[in-house]
Amino acid sequence: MNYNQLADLLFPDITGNPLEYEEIYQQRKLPAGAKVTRLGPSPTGFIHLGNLYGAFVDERLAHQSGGVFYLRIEDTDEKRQVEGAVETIISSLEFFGVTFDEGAALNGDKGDYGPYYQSRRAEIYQTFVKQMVSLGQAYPCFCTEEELNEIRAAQENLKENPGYYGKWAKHRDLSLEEIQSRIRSGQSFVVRLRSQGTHDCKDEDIKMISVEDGIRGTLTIPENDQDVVLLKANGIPTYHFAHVVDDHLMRTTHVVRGAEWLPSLPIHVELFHTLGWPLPIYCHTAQLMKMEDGNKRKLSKRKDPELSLDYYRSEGYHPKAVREYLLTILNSNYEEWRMENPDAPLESFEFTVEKMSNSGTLFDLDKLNDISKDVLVKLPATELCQFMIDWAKAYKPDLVGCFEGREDYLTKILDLGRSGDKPRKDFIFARQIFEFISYFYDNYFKAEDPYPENVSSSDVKNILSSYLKSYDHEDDQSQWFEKIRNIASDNGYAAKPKDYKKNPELYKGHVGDVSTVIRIALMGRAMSPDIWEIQQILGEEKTIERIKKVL
RNA sequence: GACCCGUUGGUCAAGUGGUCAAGACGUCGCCCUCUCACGGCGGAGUCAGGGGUUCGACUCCCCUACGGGUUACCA
Repeated sequence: MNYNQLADLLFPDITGNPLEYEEIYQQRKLPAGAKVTRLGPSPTGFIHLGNLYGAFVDERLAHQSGGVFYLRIEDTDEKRQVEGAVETIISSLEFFGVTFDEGAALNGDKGDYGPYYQSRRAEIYQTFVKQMVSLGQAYPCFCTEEELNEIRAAQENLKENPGYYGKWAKHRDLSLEEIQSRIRSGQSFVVRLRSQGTHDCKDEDIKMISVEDGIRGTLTIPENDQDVVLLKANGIPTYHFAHVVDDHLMRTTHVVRGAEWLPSLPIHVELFHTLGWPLPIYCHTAQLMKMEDGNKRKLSKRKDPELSLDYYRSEGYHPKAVREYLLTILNSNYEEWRMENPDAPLESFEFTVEKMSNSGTLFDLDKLNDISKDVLVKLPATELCQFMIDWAKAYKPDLVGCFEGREDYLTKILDLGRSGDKPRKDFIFARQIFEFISYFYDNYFKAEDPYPENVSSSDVKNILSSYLKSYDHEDDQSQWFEKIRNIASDNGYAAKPKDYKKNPELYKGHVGDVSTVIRIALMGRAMSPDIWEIQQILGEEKTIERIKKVL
């Protein structure tokens, strides 16, 4: 067999020399230890927390080492393309603080290692495939889907491993003449790797290979023996081939990807070996899991819309909170570090792959919420105010009118009770925050809670009218509360809860009930931050107006 | 089915032969307190099972169980 002839027959239009690409895509000039990572999403238009989780690893590794993080769009599966997906990916990741130095971008590709869309790299892949064919490392396969199905069925019958390999690889040794005639008759073909792996042997004779995984340590896995498809019939490569060619030419040093790729690692190792290229360092991350019917399950695009990044964005989770949460589950020593360095920027934490867990992590909303509270309490109120406005513009336009032009008001509301040694931690995400403060806005103010059962409706009136009578907006907090105590005792309620606890039979209730009545009149709810402070923000006019309305 | 990865409380986890097995979230109780938060204190709760190796195993080896993943001209 003359392989050069075969190569020209299969790729008459490809005239380039693979070595030229080595020239074009030079080794990167980076400081020692700098890592080059990449995110390679397929543009299916959906990106979830799990993707962010992985992207964050890439981003940290590259940026904390002075390296490069780039975006490569893996659009080799034309069936799954979705319009606008790339924009969604870029903007969602950017929102959550993951930014690229290079690669696909909203205003065109950026960088010297492109193109960064795999669909635009067909000629590159074909050049390398042609070389492999000319060296006898790859060959055309004309099998139809039916033939492939037959092979599989036969393998199942014989209980042999499924796949295209060894004696099952029907077209592995087709003659040049046969190939010529098939091509002449217009048959389409794929190009397969001629695997050098051993097969048709006893289990104990299977060769094992060792790969150092950044996260998992030494992996010992059986070598590949599958004649995998390199180039599909449409001339576009499979993931396997595109990954190897791209990550080599783009000079990726660390391939971070989910553990679902572990089983195909032997394929990639053989390809790198066949092409004579050094292996990047693989980092197979554990996946984010979800609990379903009592079992853990990998996050799925289809099944878990509530885990899409857009969901968190629309709920109004602050990007810092999400990043903080992801880092705590990504690196086991992060939480400890954070406790020691409460105010340090997250970037100053030294992220390491060694500290990554390698078993699947369950997404924990409680934990996210808790972290979010701590993150938001540290955010200056003006910043939080702007965040609320931005969120409203995107997801709750009817609120924009309440917020914009009244930033001072909103800022005061958001800052309520947040100063001092023990600041309140009421805020989790924008939607919840607004719910929490909605009574400050007349349009959203409503009576939600009933008055306490131990307070009669005539007492409610009495309490509120004495409150109104004694009300002085200039009172300071203690003067104000002194009056509440007086109203309590005047109406038969204990001025101090302890008195009531000692002799409950002497009173109808205690001062807490009185303030609850006022709280409900003013806020519509039995639970809220400090009444006096709220009144100061609300203003004298509105305070009096709301009390009057109830009377 | 085969192959691969994994298994410490409800969740995230520290731990690399000798610990009363950290810590965080959640949960429960108490304290603080005009409600709610915040904060403080305390409780319950874990090494999947079985064999080895060892003076001694959460830690090392083997088996089993369970969970996850892969098995495409998807990525």
